[in-house]
Amino acid sequence: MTPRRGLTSKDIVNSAAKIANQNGLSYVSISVVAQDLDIKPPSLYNHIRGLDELHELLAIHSCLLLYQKLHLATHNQSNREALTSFSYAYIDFARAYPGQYEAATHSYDEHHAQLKELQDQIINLVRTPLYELGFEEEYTVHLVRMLRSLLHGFVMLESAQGFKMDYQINDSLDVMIETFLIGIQRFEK
Amino acid sequence: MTPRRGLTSKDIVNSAAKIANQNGLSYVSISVVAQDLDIKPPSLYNHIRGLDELHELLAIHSCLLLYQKLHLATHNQSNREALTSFSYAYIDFARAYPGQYEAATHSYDEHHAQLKELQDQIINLVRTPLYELGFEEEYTVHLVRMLRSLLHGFVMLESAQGFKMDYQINDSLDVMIETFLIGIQRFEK
DNA sequence: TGCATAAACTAATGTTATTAGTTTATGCTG
DNA sequence: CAGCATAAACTAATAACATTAGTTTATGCA
Repeated sequence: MTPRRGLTSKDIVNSAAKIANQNGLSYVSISVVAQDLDIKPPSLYNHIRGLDELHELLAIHSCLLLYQKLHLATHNQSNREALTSFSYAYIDFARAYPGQYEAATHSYDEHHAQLKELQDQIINLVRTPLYELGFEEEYTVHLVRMLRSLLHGFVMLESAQGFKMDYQINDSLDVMIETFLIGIQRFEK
Repeated sequence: MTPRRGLTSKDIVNSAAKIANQNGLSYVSISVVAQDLDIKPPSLYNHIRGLDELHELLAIHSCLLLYQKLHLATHNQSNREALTSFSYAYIDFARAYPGQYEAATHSYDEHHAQLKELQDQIINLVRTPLYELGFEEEYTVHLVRMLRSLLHGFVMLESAQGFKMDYQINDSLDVMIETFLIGIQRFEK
């Protein structure tokens, strides 16, 4: 009964992001976002097509943020430094914005070309320095996959509390990245 | 209206596993499992406490199967062979039983001691050969985490179709495992 | 000043999990 | 062999969710 003008789709995505980061992506629902914005659930449909689109918008927004952080971290670095910086920035992002990390990496059945494009751009930030280290194109593909697996797996297991905290978790991260870099030296041209 | 005697909780878990492997863990619901077993949804409550318990039972069942496969794969192998065999068997399992892999690795807020215990046993299959290769205890912890991250990340990304199929995905797996083994040589005693 | 419209609302439908209470076939027991 | 307790099915009902349809109202422009 009180139409207001201020509410933009940016507000909606921000609310979704807040909820996702606080409680997990699965808590992002029409009803919870509506409650957070102080409107009734059906009112959201004036702005978005439905829950699927809400998740999609959050995914795009989160990919953009992730790209921005990773670009900043790898900008103007040597190839080897770029790999390290990328890795730590990637983990930092997942820790700082866990729900948005989930959204950015979740697989969407019918994701836009836009979302695919964004995810490709993120990967290219690490493909370029690897390629320039002198690996063959095919090996570069494998090593990109390895680094992605390593980082994504680390995030998943850490967020699932899959590691006991006996030994410092950050030391494990250091060892992982160091071991990866040592392991690939062998294949450098 | 037709009480039958045959339905066991094993049947229910098998149904849940079938559905999970076919369509994904998120498709395992009271209503879908009931439909698969040809009973009405409330009838399931004669056998299980609810959806949470169903997921829990599936998780335990899946961990047992995973442990069995990995134990078989690493049994009577040299330390180095055990690491390789473990890795390939792990990936094989995730490909053959994707829904059960999800169930086995999903994080449950209040999982039993039993579930934790099972997951620990799985990890010990790779902790032992690493430790016996002569690493310090602390390094062993880091390397166990690294291998878990690598394998889990690979599964996640592959199941999300995160890899383009330009280059053979199995070659990537070979390179990953090989690179890991080379990377850790440096720290062996 | 008035009107078109954006953006809120209420009401209603369908799906899901779950609880309560009812019925009936099975299998043991006297 | 009859009967009875019970396991295991059922129907009915409630609550949470997404979604659609149709209604109302304040805003901002003409």
